[in-house]
Amino acid sequence: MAKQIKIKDIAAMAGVSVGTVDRVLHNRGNVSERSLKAIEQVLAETGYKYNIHTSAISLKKEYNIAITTPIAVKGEYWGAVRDGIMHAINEYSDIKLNCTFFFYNQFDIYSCRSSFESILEQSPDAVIIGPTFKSETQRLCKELDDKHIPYVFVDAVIEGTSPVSTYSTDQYACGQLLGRMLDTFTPEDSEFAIMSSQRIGNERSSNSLARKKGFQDYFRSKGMQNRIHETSFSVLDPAESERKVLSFLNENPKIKGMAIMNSRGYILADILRKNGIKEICLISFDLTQNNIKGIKDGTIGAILCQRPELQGFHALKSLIRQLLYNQKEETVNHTMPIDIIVRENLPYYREFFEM
Amino acid sequence: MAKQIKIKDIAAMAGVSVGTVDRVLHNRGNVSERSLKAIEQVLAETGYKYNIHTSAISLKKEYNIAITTPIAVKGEYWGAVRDGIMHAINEYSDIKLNCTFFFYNQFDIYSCRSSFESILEQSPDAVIIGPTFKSETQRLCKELDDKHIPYVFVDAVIEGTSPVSTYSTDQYACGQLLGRMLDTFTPEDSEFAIMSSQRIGNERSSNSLARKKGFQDYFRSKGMQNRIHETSFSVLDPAESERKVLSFLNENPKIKGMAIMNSRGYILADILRKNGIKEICLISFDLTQNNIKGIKDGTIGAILCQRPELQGFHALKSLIRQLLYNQKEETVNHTMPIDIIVRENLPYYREFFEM
DNA sequence: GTTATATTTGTGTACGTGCACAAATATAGT
DNA sequence: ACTATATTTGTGCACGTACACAAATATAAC
Repeated sequence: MAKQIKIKDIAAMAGVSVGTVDRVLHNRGNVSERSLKAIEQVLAETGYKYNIHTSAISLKKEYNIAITTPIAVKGEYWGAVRDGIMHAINEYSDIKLNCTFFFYNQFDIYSCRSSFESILEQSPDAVIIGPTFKSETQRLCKELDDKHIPYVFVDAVIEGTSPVSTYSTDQYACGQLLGRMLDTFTPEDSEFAIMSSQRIGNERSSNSLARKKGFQDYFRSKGMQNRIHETSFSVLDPAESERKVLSFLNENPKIKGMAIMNSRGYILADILRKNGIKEICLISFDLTQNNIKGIKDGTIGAILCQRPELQGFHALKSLIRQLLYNQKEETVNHTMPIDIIVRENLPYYREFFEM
Repeated sequence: MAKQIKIKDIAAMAGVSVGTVDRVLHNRGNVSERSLKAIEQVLAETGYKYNIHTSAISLKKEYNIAITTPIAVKGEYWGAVRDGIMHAINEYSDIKLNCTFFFYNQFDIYSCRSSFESILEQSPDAVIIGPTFKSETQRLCKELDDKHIPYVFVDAVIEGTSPVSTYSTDQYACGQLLGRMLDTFTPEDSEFAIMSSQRIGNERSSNSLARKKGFQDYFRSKGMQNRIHETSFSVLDPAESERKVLSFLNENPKIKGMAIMNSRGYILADILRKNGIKEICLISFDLTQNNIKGIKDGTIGAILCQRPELQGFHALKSLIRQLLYNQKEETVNHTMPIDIIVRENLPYYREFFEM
């Protein structure tokens, strides 16, 4: 409740006019060395803070923001990220934001390339990236760096880039947590399965790999690495998958815990449900519509979530701060909480974020 | 990005001046029946939304807000609630808020009475209540209702009151979740203990009671109610408590799960640690400094949390909406998520709210 | 119908910042 | 020293809302 310092005050203290202070605050240039120094000094001393409210209403500029993520489907992971972004757009409805979504197929590198090309073509003021393909993303970021276009990451961080900030989860910790949970949820001497879902080709996301490593390391640290089995199933051929999974479980009857490193747990849940298998504890990722169903009827024991809405929300908020106020928050990695969701606390995990 | 409708537009459409529209929006009275109807009609049709930014800067009025909760200690539950409130105060630093905290001792009804009296005396514009004593709180609310002073609840809801909104957790669900967790975390045929912490007198918070009921119902629904034991220990006399707990465990050697319905789990954790008891899974509430220690060294198996910061944050935000924009959001009960925190996901549960 | 009073309505200024444009000053070229 | 040009600085209006105050209209009393 201390009295806020205004631009007018800064100007008076530095012995210049408000216009000059404004130029400094917005890096608009055309300021003499002497004025610059004086103003910066005063700014540092007083710890001036923008009045978001007034700057928002006075703002004439329209910002073009490009958002590129895997295709956002309602009720799925990237859909939730988009919801968070939309929520932020709504909250900042006074700022003229021109947001364009460039969705790509995360299993098709060409679609990713074409999205990225379109982005560079339109030359936006800032970009939100939900990355999948590493070198493609690095290439995009390099171009953005050259053009001095700021960008933020959601969901994952790509090395060798310089984003304004990133919003992601510690996937290795997710894997460890997953291991710990399966371990405690199952009887002693149980064995465990890592289920890999496959599509065409055998692309693996780096998120899945990090999770898997954490999972394996958990059991390794307990000297239980020999209790882990691994198999794969096809996302696109349910019948074939069912046969494969059942015969796998037949061959390994001691398996009581089942882990999958992505959000496809519901496919396994369908198989378990259909065949009345109840003694296996299945844990999946992401609070998607399909997985919620599994949680409700008990075919999925638990879900690990990483607050996709919050990620999207903060990503846009961070960009706005960057664009409007030049707040260079030296590339912080914001690591989101990992929520554990089971049947009993499911109803309360609605998009309760907004903070 | 649709063009926002302004007060000026409303005025033109209703055939009146902006001043009259302003009077309607702020319930300032002195408006003729005819104008009122016309304006309300237009408002309903257009779905006018305040521009928070501009209304904040133009606002001259200073709002006095009273906040009364049990004593807020840094690192404990009510400390976190206060942190959330402070966070909201900070976010709305442009609005002239005069917040006064009236802390009371939650184990002393007289201190509560005196706090409430002070509040009524200062006659604030709005109140945030973290309730403990039911009839005291009801009495306060009755007076506030008479004076048309809006109030919100955090942490718990008191029946027979009419708050603007409430931010709390479903304690019964917490208890059920606790039961489910202890059940799955322990070997078959385990028995369970409900540990009640006692102070002077035997006051029990309604939160604890609801949790306990949920806990018992979980086991009842599984036909396992006979596996629950119950005992109590003193918060104020650690040595005596230690003796009591140890002898209790001796008498009931099959106990492998231990539940406490409040945040005092760390006291039990100390006993377990000191005596090298490792086969018992202890679950407590609230992410307090003391409990965090137990989680880290494994003496506490898990903690259930109810986002106290978020509760405080939203409580104040809700009041601001009420005061500034008269948004009567018909007494919604906002039920917070119940977070499950174990060692692996602990590091990421920092006050990550801000949304 | 006239005056006094109460009620309703409209107008104008302030809030703090963004930005366009005009004014002032510095620099370079002759 | 005098233009011409480039650089730097200051001024003023706009943004949409809150609110004080003046103006207009309605109501009451005689």
